[in-house]
Amino acid sequence: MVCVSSQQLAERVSHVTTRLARMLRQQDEGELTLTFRAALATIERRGPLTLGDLAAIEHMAPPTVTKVVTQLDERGLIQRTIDPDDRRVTRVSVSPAGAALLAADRKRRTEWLAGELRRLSADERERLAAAVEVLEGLTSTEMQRA
Amino acid sequence: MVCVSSQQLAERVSHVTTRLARMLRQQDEGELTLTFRAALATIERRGPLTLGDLAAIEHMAPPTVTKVVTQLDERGLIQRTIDPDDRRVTRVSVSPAGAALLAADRKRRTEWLAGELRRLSADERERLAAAVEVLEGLTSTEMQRA
DNA sequence: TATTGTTATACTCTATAACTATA
DNA sequence: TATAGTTATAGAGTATAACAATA
Repeated sequence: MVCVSSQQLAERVSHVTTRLARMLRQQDEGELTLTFRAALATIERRGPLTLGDLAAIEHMAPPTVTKVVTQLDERGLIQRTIDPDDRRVTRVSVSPAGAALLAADRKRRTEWLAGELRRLSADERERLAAAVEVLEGLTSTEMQRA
Repeated sequence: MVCVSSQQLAERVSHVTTRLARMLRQQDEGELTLTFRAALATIERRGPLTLGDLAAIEHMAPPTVTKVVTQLDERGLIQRTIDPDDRRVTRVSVSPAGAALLAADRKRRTEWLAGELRRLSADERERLAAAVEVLEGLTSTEMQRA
C-alpha cells in the first residue's frame, strides 16, 4: 500500500466530494433535495431533536436550520413541539407522512448512485463502505454520540 | 465483512457527501472557493482543455463553466486561446500565477481536513485512500481518459 | 443545420448580522 | 445578561432556455 500523505489525501477527498455533490444534485429525481433529505433522515433517525441539535449534527448555521425546518413543517413532513419547560426550545420529529416520503424517496433518490455502485466489484463496494464509516466519523460531533 | 447493499451504501455516500461538502465550504480559508479550486486544479492537471472538456470532466453545465472560466481569467489564473482552426473553440490552461496560487492555496485550503485526517490511524487513512480511488472512478467520464 | 460557447434569468444552499422571546 | 431561535440580507453555486457565432 502506498504511503498516504494527509495533505494529498485531503485534496483528493475535497475535490471528489465537490464533484460528487454536484453530480448528486444533478441526478436528483426525488421529492426532496439533498439538503432536505439529509435533514429529514437525521430527524428520523435521531429525533426528537432541538433545532440546535440538528444544527450541530448537520453542521448547519442556525438560520439554515430554521429555513429547512420551516419548509419541512409546511410540507407536513415533521412535527414541531415547543418545550413546555423552556419555551425558547423547539423539538422536531418525523411525521408519518415524512417517514413515508423518506421511504418512497429512498429508491428514486439514490437510483443513479446505487446503479453506479452495482457496477463496482464487491471488493470495491466493501472498500467504499469501510471508508464511508471513516468519513461518517469525521463529520460527527461529540454531541451526536451523546 | 458485512454484505453491503448498493442501495444502502448509496444513501450513506450521499448523506456523508452532502454534509462533508457543507463542512468543507465552511472551513474554506483559501483564496479560491471549492468550485474554483476544483476547476483550476483540473485545468492544471489536464489542460489545455476546451470549455466543453472541462464541463464534461467536472460535470458542470456549460453556463457554469463559462462563469467559472471568466472569473479565473479575470484574476489572471488561466490563459484562454481561441482555436485558429475552429474559432468557436476556446482552450484554457493554467497561467504561472494560477499554478503559484494553487500551490500556495494547497496548504491553507485543506488545512482543516488534513488535520482531521492526521488524527486517523494509518489504517483508516489507507481505507479512505482506497475509497477515494473508487469514487474518482465513479466521477470520471470516458472522455476524461481519452 | 449542428456545434461551441454566452447571456439572461432564476432557484437552491448557505452564511453573517441583527433581532425577538424567553430564561 | 445569556440562550434558542428567527428575520433580513447577501453571496456562492448551479441549472434551463434562448441566443450568437462559427462551422
